[in-house]
Amino acid sequence: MAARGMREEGGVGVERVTRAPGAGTVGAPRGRPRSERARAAVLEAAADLLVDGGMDAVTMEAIAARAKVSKATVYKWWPSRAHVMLESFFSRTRETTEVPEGLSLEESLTSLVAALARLVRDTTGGALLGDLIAAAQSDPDIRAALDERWVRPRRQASAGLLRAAVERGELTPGLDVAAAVDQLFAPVYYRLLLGHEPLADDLAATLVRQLLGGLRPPRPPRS
Amino acid sequence: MAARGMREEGGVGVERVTRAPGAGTVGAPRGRPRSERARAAVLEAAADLLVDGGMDAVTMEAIAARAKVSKATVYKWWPSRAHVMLESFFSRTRETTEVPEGLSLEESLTSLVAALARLVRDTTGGALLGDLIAAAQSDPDIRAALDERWVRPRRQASAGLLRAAVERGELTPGLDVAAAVDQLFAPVYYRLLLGHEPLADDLAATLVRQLLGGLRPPRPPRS
Amino acid sequence: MAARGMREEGGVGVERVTRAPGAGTVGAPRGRPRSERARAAVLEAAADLLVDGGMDAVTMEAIAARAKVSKATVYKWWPSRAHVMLESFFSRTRETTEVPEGLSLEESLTSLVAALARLVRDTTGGALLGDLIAAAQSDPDIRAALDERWVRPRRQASAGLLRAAVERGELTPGLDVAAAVDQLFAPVYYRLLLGHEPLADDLAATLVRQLLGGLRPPRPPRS
Amino acid sequence: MAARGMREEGGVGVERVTRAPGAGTVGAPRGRPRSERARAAVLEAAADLLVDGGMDAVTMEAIAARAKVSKATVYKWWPSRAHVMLESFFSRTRETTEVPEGLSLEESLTSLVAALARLVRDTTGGALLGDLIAAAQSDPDIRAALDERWVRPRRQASAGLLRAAVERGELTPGLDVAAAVDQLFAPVYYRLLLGHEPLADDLAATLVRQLLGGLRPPRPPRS
DNA sequence: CTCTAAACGAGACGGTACGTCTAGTCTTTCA
DNA sequence: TGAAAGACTAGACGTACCGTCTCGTTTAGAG
Repeated sequence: MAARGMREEGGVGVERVTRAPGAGTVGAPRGRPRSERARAAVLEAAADLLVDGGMDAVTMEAIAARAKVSKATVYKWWPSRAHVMLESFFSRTRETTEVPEGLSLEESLTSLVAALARLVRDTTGGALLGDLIAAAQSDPDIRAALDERWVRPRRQASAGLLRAAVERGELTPGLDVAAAVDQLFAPVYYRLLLGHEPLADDLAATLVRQLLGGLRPPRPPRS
Repeated sequence: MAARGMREEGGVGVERVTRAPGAGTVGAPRGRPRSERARAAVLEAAADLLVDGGMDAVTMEAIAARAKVSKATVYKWWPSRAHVMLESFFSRTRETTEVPEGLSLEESLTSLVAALARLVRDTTGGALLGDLIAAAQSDPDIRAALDERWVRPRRQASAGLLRAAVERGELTPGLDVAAAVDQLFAPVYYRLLLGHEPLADDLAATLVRQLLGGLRPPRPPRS
Repeated sequence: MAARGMREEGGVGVERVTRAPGAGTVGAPRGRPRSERARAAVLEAAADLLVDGGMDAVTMEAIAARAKVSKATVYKWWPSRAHVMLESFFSRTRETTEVPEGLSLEESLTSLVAALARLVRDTTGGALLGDLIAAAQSDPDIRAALDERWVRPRRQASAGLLRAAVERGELTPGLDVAAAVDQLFAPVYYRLLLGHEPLADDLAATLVRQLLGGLRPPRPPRS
Repeated sequence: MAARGMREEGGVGVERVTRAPGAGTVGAPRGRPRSERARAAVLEAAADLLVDGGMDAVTMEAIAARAKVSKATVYKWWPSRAHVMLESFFSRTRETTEVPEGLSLEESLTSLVAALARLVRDTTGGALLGDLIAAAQSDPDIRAALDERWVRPRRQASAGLLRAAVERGELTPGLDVAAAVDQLFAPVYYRLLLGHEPLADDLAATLVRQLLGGLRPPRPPRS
C-alpha cells in the first residue's frame, strides 16, 4: 500500500516515459488516461481545506467534495489522507536545496535556514509540514517519505557545506556534522510545532552565528 | 470544547480536598466519590494502548474498554483523547527540571538535555510525547497545555542557567537565550519526531559542547 | 447474522418480560432502553419509501434519513434492508389467519383467499410482500422468515379446513392437500408478481368454486 | 432506460438482415460487425455467475470480467443486468409451448405443466426465472418482457386448449379460463419462489387432475 | 490497398450506497 | 450523586458497483 500513489508527486518526480529508447518498450498506456484536472484539484483542495479549516477538516470526504472528484478517484491514487497532503506539500514547494555560489559559509547556511523559516512562516507549506510531521507519528509510510524526500536532501546540502569547511580548515575537525545540522534546523521545526516562540526574521542569522561562533565571550578583555 | 477540561491532570495535580479543615468549608461532597481506580485504569490503558498498538489505536472507545470503565466516565473527566494522554504522560513522567548543585554550566546543561533524551528514548514517555506534539497540531488546547506544563518550565530552567552565566561573564552578552535553548533541546524533539538520526548516548554532551564552544577550530589559523 | 434483528417483529413477537415471577430473575435491563420512537419511525419510513419511490428507493441510507435516525441504529437492530421490510410488513399486517365459525367449507376458503387478495391489492402490504418475495430469491434468511411467519401459518389454516372436510367425507380422500392449497393461493401471488391479470373482486370465489367443483360440465354428457 | 434495449434477445429474435433482396436496401452494415463471441460469452457468464454465486453475484462488473469483455460492450448491447439475464434465460430455454397432437385434454395440460416444472427444477432456467421475477418487481421493463415473451405465450397455449374443450362440451361453459390457467401454473412459480414445498414429479398430474375433477368425492355413495 | 466506420479492450471518472467505526451525548439502573 | 451499561445522533471511513467517458486497437466493407 505504501508504494501506491507515490507517482510523480512534487517537482522531483520523473514524468512517465512513454517510450524507452532502448529495448523493453513500455507500450502505450491503454484506457482512458488519468485526469490531470482531477489530480490538481485534489492537491489544491487538500491544501485549501487545511488552511481554512485546520488539520482535521482535511478528510477524504471533504477533499473529494471540494475537488469535485469522486472519493474512489482519490483513493485510487492516494492511499490515505496523509499521502494526499504529502504530494500537495511537495507539489507546491518548489523550494530548492541549492545555495548560491560565492557566498561565505555563514552566508550559505543562513540562506538555507532562512529559506526554511520563510517557507514555514509565510506559506501554506508551514501548516502542511506540521500536519505531515504529525501524521508521521502514526504512519511509518509518511515518516519514511518525509525523511527521504524532504529531510534528508536538505540535511545533506548543509552537511556538505559543513564538511567542506572542515576540509578547508574553517571548522573544527572533531565536528559532529549531524548534530550541527540539527542545531541549525531543528529550532525552526520546533517552533513550528510548539509555537512557543515566533519565527523572527533574524532567527536564521542568529542560529548560524551562535553555532559557528559559540556562546563564549568573543575575547578575553585584553592582555 | 477546548476550553473545558484540564482538571487535575498529571501527578502534580491536587486531589480534591474532601474537607477543608479551617473556615470556608467547601461543603462535604455529596454522593459517591470519584473512583480513583477508574482514573488510574484509564491513564494506564491509554499508555498501554499507545505502546502496543500505535497512536491511532488509542481511541476513547478502546481506552474505556481496556480500562473497564464506561465511555461516559472517561468523557466526564477528560474532554478528549489527547487530554487523557496528556495526563497519562505527566502522571508517568516524574522527571524533574531541577539540576544538581555545584555543577559547571556545561555539566548542568548536559544533564538537562541528557535527561530529556533518556526520557524520549528509553521510556513510554517518548511515544506519548510524540503523539502529544502531533495532537497539538490540530488541538490548540493540547498545544497550550504542552507549552505551559512541559515546554516552558524546562526552557526556563535552562534559560536561567544561561542568563546567570551571562551575568557571570561566562557567556557573551549578545546571546539570544531563546534561540540558544532551542539549539540545545530542539534536536532531541526533531529526532523523536522524524527519526532521521538515532538519539545517541553522547548527543547531549555533543550539543552542549558544540554550541558553547562553537564550530571553529580551537586555534586561530595564524602562527 | 440471520438470528439478529429478529426481535419482536410483528404483533406476534413476545414482549420482553421485565421480571420473571419465579426464580432466575432476569434483572431489569441495564442501560438506556431501546427507543420505541426510532423503531417505529424506521418501519414507517421503509414502507413509505417503498410506496412512493419503488423498491429500490428503499436503501438503508434513505430509511435512516427519512426516519431521522442514524444509520448505525438501523444496522443495530436489522441486519439488512430486507429485514427492515420484513418487520415493516408484519407490523402493519394485522391480518389474521382465523376464519369465522359457522361457515361452509366453500365460504371459509373464499374468505381466506379473499383476505389475501384484498391485502395484496388494496394495501401497502402488497408491494411489501412482492418486494420481500423478490428479496427472498437472494437471501435465504428472508426466505425462511417469510416461509415460517407468513406462508406456513396461512397454509396450515387452509390445510386444516381441507383435511377436516376430508374427514367429514365432504372432499375426496385422495386429495393432495398441499397442492390444493397452492391452487387456491398461488394465483394471487402469481398475479401480484407478474401482473398479467388484475386481481378481480370475485377471483377468490372463482378459484374456490373451480377447484372444489372441478371444471367439467355439471351434467354428465349422457341423457 | 426502460425504453431502450430488447434487441434480438433469445433465440427467437430475428437475426439482423444483412441485405434485403428487394428494394429499400438497408445497406450493408459498415464497420466491424458485432462480435458473436462476446455476445455468447456474456450470456454464459451471467448464467454461470448466477448458478455459482447467487443472484447478487451477477453484477455487470462481474459479468464483464468473467466474459473477458469490456463493461462498455455489455452496456452497449444490454441496458441492465436484468436484460442480460433475460436474454440469457431465453437463449438457454429452448422449451416450446407446443403440445403433441392426439393427446387428451388432461394429458396435454399435464405435459405443459410438467415441462415447466422440469425446467424450473432441473435446469439453470429455474434460478434465472426466479431472479427475473424478482427483478420484475422493481423494473417494469423486465416485467413487461417477461409477460410478453414468457408468461403470455404459455398461458395462451393452455388457454387455447381449455377454450377448445369448452367448445367441445368437455368443460363447463362458465369457466374462468384465466383463473384456471393460473390454478395450473401458479403453484409451480409459487414453489419456485418460496420453496415451501418441493416440486414433486407427479405435481403436474395432480394439479391437472384436481382442477379438472374437482375435490369432491368421486361418487355419491349410491342411490 | 488504403480509407472509414463501427465494435472492441482497457480503464479512469463522478456518483451512490454499502456496512463499519469512532466520537460524543443521553438515559437508564445500580451502588 | 457517581459509575456502569448501553442506545442514540452524526458523520468519516474505505469498498464496490453503477453507468459514462475517453482512449488506442481491431476488423470488416467501400472506394
